[in-house]
Amino acid sequence: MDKQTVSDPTSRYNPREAEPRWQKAWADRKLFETLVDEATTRPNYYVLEMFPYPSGRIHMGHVRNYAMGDVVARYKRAKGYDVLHPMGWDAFGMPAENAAMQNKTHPKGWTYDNIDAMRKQLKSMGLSLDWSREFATCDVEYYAQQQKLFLDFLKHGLVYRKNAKVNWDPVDMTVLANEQVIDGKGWRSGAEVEQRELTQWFFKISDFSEELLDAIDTLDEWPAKVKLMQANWIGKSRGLQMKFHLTTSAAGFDHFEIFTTRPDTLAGASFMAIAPEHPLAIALAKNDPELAKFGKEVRKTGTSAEELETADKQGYDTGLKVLHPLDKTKTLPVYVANFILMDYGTGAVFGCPAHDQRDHDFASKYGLPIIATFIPNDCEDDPDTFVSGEPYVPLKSETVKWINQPAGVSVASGQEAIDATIDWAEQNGLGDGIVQFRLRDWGISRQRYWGCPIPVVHCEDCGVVPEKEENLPVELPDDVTFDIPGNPLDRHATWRDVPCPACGKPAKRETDTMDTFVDSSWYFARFITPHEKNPTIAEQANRWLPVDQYIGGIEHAILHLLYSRFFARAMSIAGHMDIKEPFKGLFTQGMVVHETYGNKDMGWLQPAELIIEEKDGARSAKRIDTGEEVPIGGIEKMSKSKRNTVDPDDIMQTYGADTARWFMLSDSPPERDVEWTDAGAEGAHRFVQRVWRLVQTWLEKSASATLPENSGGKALEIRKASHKTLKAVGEDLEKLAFNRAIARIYEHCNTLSAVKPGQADDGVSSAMKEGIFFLVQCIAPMMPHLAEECWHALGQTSLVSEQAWPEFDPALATDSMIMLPVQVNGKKRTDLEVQIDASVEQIEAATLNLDVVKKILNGSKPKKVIVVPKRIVNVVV
RNA sequence: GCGGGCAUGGCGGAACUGGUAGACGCAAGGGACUUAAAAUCCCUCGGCUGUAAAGCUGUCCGGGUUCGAGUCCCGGUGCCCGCACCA
Repeated sequence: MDKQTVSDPTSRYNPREAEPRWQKAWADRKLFETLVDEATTRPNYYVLEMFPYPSGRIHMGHVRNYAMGDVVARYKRAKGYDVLHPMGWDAFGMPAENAAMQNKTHPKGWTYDNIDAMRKQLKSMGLSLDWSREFATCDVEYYAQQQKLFLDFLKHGLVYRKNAKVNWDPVDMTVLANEQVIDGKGWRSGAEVEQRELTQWFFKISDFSEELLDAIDTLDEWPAKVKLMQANWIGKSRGLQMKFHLTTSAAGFDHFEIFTTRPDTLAGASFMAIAPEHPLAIALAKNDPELAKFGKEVRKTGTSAEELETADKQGYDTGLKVLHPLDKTKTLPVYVANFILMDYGTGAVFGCPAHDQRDHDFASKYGLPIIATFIPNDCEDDPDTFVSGEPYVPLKSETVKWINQPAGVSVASGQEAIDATIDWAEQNGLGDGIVQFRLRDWGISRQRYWGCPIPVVHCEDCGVVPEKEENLPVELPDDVTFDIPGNPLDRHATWRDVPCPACGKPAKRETDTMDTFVDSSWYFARFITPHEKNPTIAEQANRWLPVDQYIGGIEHAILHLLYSRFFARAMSIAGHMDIKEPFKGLFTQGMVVHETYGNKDMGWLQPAELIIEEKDGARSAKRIDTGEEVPIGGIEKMSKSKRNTVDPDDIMQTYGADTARWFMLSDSPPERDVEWTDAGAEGAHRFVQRVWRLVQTWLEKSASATLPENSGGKALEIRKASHKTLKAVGEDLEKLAFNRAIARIYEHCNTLSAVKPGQADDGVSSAMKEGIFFLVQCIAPMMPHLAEECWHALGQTSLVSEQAWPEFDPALATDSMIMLPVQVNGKKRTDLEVQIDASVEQIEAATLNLDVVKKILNGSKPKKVIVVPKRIVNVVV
């Protein structure tokens, strides 16, 4: 055989050479650019991965996320859809400002440099993205549209201003997010953080609480977990709002209102507690310096989970009393207490120590009575002594009895008691059954430079005035510095000082910018018409939205997704589209994890700094530079702090993008974490070369082979395997079960590899040709470069990326004869080969005729024979 | 505290609505080719008994339902996640 004319099956596929070549071929043909405004007869499909923050380098998590999205995009394209698959950059945010402070760079330059670097990396992954739609949220063209949306929302009453507490760092003169406050101190300055009240902008997401909650039921392509998290976050609870009357008026109050979800425990009330910010507490504090001091102290304690856990229940007795609503001869003391939140309910509660842990803690500390309203059915003890230990919190249990209920009210137990008390309170004019939501309005003001400016002007005469639309965009000034603490916009006089849009007098711009979550709440809509002079074109948005498949991390399960759901509604109200749910299908992928090396004391080492050896089953890690042995730690999420990262660039240089993509998809179910191992990556690369070798091996035979026709024997066997694979892979890809699809492809490749070309007759050659074509098309969504290279080698002049997904032949994808397992008393004894459509009677007769069965029966009759067609036979003796 | 999830070989994981447990991959062991290595190919691979044929046992633990349970029900253990002074 002449080696010049026939490919050498031992030659290796070179991804470094081939991958850029195919990327260029796709780009040259604009294969992935979608014409959204061109109505075709083909159905459309919008697949989107959560866009990245331009930190500077992509990480393996990105590779996994985008590999998944790309498989969906490429598969759907092959299935005949017009696919929209865009990419952009979530580019505003604090890291750019931090970098500016540290490195004396400008946030803008830093961000765009990072985008350039990451775009290059993403392009080397060979993703089928429509790059003509790319934008960054820090592009003026983007945030100009966002400012329009803000003004529209303002017009429709979806935005308002109110005072709100913020964490204020007095040294950096900046507002801190909760997670930037560590032990009550600023993460950067270390200064004691103060609680400050600032007037800030809010989106009225709470107007949509009920709707956002109810509509969760319609999201049937979302993970149940995410839906539950959202429902909990919105936090609907029904309860009683009710008045408690003071025995004597004080500071202008003769009563105040409380909210409770447990009105059934009303009889157990032993004290009242109000928040330090409650209007009554504030009014009383004016003439009570002790109380004022108490309020100030309380404000100092942090809001982190740990602090709250350890924080003592503290109260200040106001000396006031209220009348007990069930027993007018009794009064209850009124405390100001540190564990009452002003922004939930009414900021006031009655305390029932018998049935609530916090109230119990509080009552124990201040020596208040503990009175039960529920006791177990079988409890014969005195109810007063019953609850002296731990609070007892029955609700839905049927094993409790209700005691001390309001006069004339009687029910069995549980929820009924709550409803009955609410009815009773309503009938007696004491209160109302109401619904409370946990969801608060969304504060979007950030005292930062690197964000979308809020387009309003503050005028001494006119107040807050929206900027005129023709004056948009309110562009961020470039000439700012970060050497002085605080927001540079505050001290940028030429930018800040502008005439009032209403009266023309000197006024000042709002210097706050928007929360970056605003930027990411509508980018999916902008991708449809990214260059328009309006935020959207409603007609096109309606045609392409909702996003058919959205893929990203679980960390965005609540805020980003909830804000986006709100934005879709708000944008619908403002006429920008008519879609309420932005994401039809949601998939949350697992993390990429890796072993760690080192520990807290010696520090952490990167995998690339070590040699990992395995001897007698024991693994050890040694430093390359010093030879020192380093302990191998747990498997954790890849992170800079643990230094257990693997750079996608290195992997793509060594093995190619296809290998990285394949490995990220193959090893674990996509929703679960996947561990990066070098051995796993090598295994994936071995498969790349195996496919290539298989194609090379059959080049000559398949070139002359015709299309497979009706055949038998070996050829039929191969064809059946091919069509079964095609069917299974298609089904798995529809379900995003990438790991299972890959297992099927491995199986198929094993089947094909077992056939040796030397013995192949014409029938087998053509069956192999079909099998190899199917194989190449099946791998194409995951390993598009290798697929193109094989496709080309097989003599195709077209690109595999523009091929339709092959159809399987149902007749070949199913067997006519099947092996039924035969059990005796539920234990497998043998197999029985039958026609797939054999009747129950036929199968039963054949089973009883089997030697194994006959031997066990030994002439006697079986008690029962269970035949499940196509599944199993079970003989019960 | 409240809410949710998961548990299968040495490892990652398959097993559709109850129907052959361990597909596929990784690791490991043995062998072939090679001067040698890499690459590749072949074999073994849950545990126990057995030369073998075969048999027993086995999906976190204890019960139950069923002809049949990894899958369903009850009780427990362990791990993971979300929310959290939300009244």
